[in-house]
Amino acid sequence: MSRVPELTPAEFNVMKALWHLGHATVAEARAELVRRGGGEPAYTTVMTLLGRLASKGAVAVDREREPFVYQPAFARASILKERLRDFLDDVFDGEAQAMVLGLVEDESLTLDELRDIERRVETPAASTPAAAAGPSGDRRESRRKKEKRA
Amino acid sequence: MSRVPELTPAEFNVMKALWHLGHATVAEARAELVRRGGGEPAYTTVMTLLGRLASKGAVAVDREREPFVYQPAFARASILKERLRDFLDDVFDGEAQAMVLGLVEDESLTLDELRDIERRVETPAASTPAAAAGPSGDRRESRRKKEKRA
DNA sequence: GTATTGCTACTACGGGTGTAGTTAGGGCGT
DNA sequence: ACGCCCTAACTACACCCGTAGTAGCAATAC
Repeated sequence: MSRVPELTPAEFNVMKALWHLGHATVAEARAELVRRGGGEPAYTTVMTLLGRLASKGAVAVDREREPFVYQPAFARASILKERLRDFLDDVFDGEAQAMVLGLVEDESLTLDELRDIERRVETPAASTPAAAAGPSGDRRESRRKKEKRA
Repeated sequence: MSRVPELTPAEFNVMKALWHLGHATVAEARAELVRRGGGEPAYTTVMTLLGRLASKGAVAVDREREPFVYQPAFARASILKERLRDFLDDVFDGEAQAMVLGLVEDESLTLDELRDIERRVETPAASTPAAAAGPSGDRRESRRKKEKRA
């Protein structure tokens, strides 16, 4: 059991903050959310979300400490995997190749990075030497075609 | 302009049906939805959704013919690309490599398929000879780890 | 000790979304 | 001619979600 809970967008954002912090009080979580430029949610808003997350078992609450300390109950990776699966099935009908191809066409992923993944998969060795000697200097962050994306 | 409209899940399903059919009346769209095992939505439900899609410009309506004929106003590919971008940014923080790696770990994508993509990208040649001489016989459809997925 | 502040628990509420009922017109079967 | 069925337009509505206000308490500041 212990299937990962469904998270609404707002809840997911809170989870992101928690994953980043490891654990946090309401105030700390809120601060992190603000830092990430997600506006200025009211203190109680964050609490509501943490409460909802707690009741669906997505976070664990330490009520010993005051103020309560919240902590993710699921690893980031497992949640991401789940969402990835759902997305793949829902949007790309399970056709992973089509999806990856889309990434490349979109320039979200370069050929080099693709090769790098292969290497990493072939050799269960090191963790991630970052594409090794990639020719392009700029490290990640949306190069992509043109885009305006608010 | 002409940015692709935001689609709710229910609307997206209708779009899938339309993309599959090319164009359709309410009744035809509904039949296709039923075929895809999405339950038995009421005729008027489908009409409502098509209406909403029409008003947000996602589908074009031919009111000459009676019953009206609905047709997608955007290519499937462009909508999928958009969603892929959003998903990548939202869930994987723009880290395409991490996402693809997830696919491989999840066994949604094999190493061979990965290489196949490379080949296809390198040579802007043929369209898609289906992984060429892939060793594995089963063609697509969720092999993946275990899964129960309702 | 009285006001202030920090928290938690509970309540509230407006808009979005999925789903469908109701009303009304036009063609067709008999 | 009469009633039925298909379809279109409009209305209905309950539930979810984002967002936050209010009440109640306890520790603290003065």
